[in-house]
Amino acid sequence: MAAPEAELVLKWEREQARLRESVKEEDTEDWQRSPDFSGLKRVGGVDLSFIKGDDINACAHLVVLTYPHMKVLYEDCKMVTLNAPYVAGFLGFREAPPLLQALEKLKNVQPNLMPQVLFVDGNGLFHYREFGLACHLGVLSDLPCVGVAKNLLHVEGVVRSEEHQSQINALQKSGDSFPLATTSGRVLGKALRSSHSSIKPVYVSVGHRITLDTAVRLTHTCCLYRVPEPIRQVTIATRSSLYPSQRITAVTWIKYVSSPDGGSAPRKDLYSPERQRRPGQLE
DNA sequence: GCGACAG
DNA sequence: ATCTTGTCGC
Repeated sequence: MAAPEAELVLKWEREQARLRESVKEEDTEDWQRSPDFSGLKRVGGVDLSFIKGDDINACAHLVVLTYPHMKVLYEDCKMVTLNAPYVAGFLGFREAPPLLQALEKLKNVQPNLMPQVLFVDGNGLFHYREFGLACHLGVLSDLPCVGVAKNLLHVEGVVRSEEHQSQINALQKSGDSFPLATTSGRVLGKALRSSHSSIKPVYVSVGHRITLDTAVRLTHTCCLYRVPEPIRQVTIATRSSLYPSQRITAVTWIKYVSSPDGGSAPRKDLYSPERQRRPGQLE
């Protein structure tokens, strides 16, 4: 891909600054104030995936899972053609349009399944101009959104330094986190150790209509593994659509980890009885 | 100045 | 973002 044109980047920056004013960094929903998120029934995840060698055509996926049991309620997939290139810091202009279309379709065909919060593969306020993809989707859909990035974006003052690595090493158990603060001291996100089995954190930030602490707490309760289930499930779904050969593996994983909402008991080897845990949570 | 830089 | 095979450990 050719270098992004300066003119386009300037236009995008102005648009981000304009939309940034609409981001709500507060808990606007009753369930967000509840200690166990009672009232929260549906969580969503969105993602795009690509075929190797083709960065124009993508598969856009939306899934809706039950909370807290993380059972897939709805799954939608559509092949789309993207108009914008990938430029770090401007993911929203590339990925938001088809994902918003998927939400719009859901509103038309199954409005009762609309998720109460959306997990987004990428950052929210933890972003160069405090307007990552999760904010972009949040503002344009007006849905509560949480950004979860698997890799660290190098925002001002936050880099993969030895200091950062030592903070990661200090995350002892699942649920531990540390703030991601800019040079000016503003906390834009948190690094969260989301599972006992992985030392590598995920980077959680506010997308829209949620506080950072609520976002981190919610993310943790959605994690059976490192990546929160809504994002993990949507990633499995998108990749299965593009690479059917991987479907067998994916289905096996789903069968293995999901706990039936009202049905039979969860697998014993995944849920050791002696320890108290949140529903659907491995550790 | 150059490189780094979510997906 | 994207592919792949095996391998180690609980």
